[in-house]
Amino acid sequence: MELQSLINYIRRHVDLSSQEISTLQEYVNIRTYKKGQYIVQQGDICHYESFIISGCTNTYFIDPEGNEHVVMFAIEDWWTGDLGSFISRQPADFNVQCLEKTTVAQFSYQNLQIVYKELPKLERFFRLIIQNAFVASQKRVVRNFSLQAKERYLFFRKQYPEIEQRVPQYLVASYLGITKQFLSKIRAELILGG
Amino acid sequence: MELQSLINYIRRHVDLSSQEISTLQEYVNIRTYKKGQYIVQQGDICHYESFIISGCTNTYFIDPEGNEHVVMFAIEDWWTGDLGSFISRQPADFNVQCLEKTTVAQFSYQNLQIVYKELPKLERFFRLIIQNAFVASQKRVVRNFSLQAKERYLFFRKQYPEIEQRVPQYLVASYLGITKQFLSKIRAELILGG
DNA sequence: CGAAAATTTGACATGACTCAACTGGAGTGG
DNA sequence: CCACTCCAGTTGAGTCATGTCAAATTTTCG
Repeated sequence: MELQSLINYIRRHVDLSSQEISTLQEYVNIRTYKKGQYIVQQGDICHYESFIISGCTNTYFIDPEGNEHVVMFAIEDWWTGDLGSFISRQPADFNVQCLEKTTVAQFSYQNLQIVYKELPKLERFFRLIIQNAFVASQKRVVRNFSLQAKERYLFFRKQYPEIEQRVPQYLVASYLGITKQFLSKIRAELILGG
Repeated sequence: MELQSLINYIRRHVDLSSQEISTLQEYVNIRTYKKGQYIVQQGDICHYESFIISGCTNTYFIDPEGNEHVVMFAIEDWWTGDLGSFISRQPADFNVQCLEKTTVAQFSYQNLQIVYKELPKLERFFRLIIQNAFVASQKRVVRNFSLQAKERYLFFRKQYPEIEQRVPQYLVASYLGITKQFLSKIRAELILGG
């Protein structure tokens, strides 16, 4: 059923017996959000880490001047939420909004603590996941400094072709750290230049 | 002795019996680098995760155009190395160079795998550490997009006053993603403007 | 002290932003 | 089926933040 994609995903990182899977199931909830709904809102405490079974989300924040900045997108088989808020139990910096109807598998903070106790393997699993996320984030910092806007766009398009299809262009611009107008100009130039 | 700072650090995150500490000690090596020496070089495989007991390091990379970009600094009680290379056993993207004489406690890849087996608590410990590192990295992405160079510099100065004292200004500029000339102008303006 | 490294300063160039107007669908309702 | 609106995307003129290059100055350190 719906949890299958999460189970497959976990099994790519650690072994799980069917015994362990049924334990796990007790602590996960499936939930579906409509397009436009929020999984987390900036200022609230983020109560869940969410694994996307289907759909697409946009993580963004509003800075003190009122400008919106896209932090990341997430689609099937990605995790989403505000991890900083989730682990510290402090108000979230980010909004997580569904760009499509989105079904997720959620761990609440309490349940996740129980899962760590009962299934220590998952401690390892989450370490591996977060390790990868950290490395990816660090590489993004590096790209943002060493590449120009046009190159960042080309990288994004190549790395996440599916996401580019599914999210509006002005959000892609924000993710890249540029204005929607400038992205439009970059695209015009790319079409002309080949 | 020298390992004490690492032990204290770990104990801030998980409990360790003296039994466990002596197990741990078998798998850690202390090593001292001179100023200017490299702990990792771009293109090599990063064999160690290093905890800094004393000293200061600069993590940077050279992009295809030959420009250097500082990724991070690290001082006492921080971890350093190229985690992406360490976990994937692939060539490092980064150089880690000592800006001062630097003493570190190192885990080799093999030893760390053993430690995870023998002391599952450390699986948890490293998950917590990396979680924090990931959250910090994500926030840095956000700052880089929402703040101007001058504001990023002021944030850096406030957040890491000690690091600013210890590393040359041109490396700070690179860390902030600006040229050394422009940082110099920002500083001139700050001094005049109060 | 002298040489090399780090920092500052100035003139000019450019990548990216702002603002404002315009284009072109995708509904929506009369 | 047309007129209207709304939203995403495009385009252009002017501006600003930051970069480049080159030279002068200061600091560091053998």
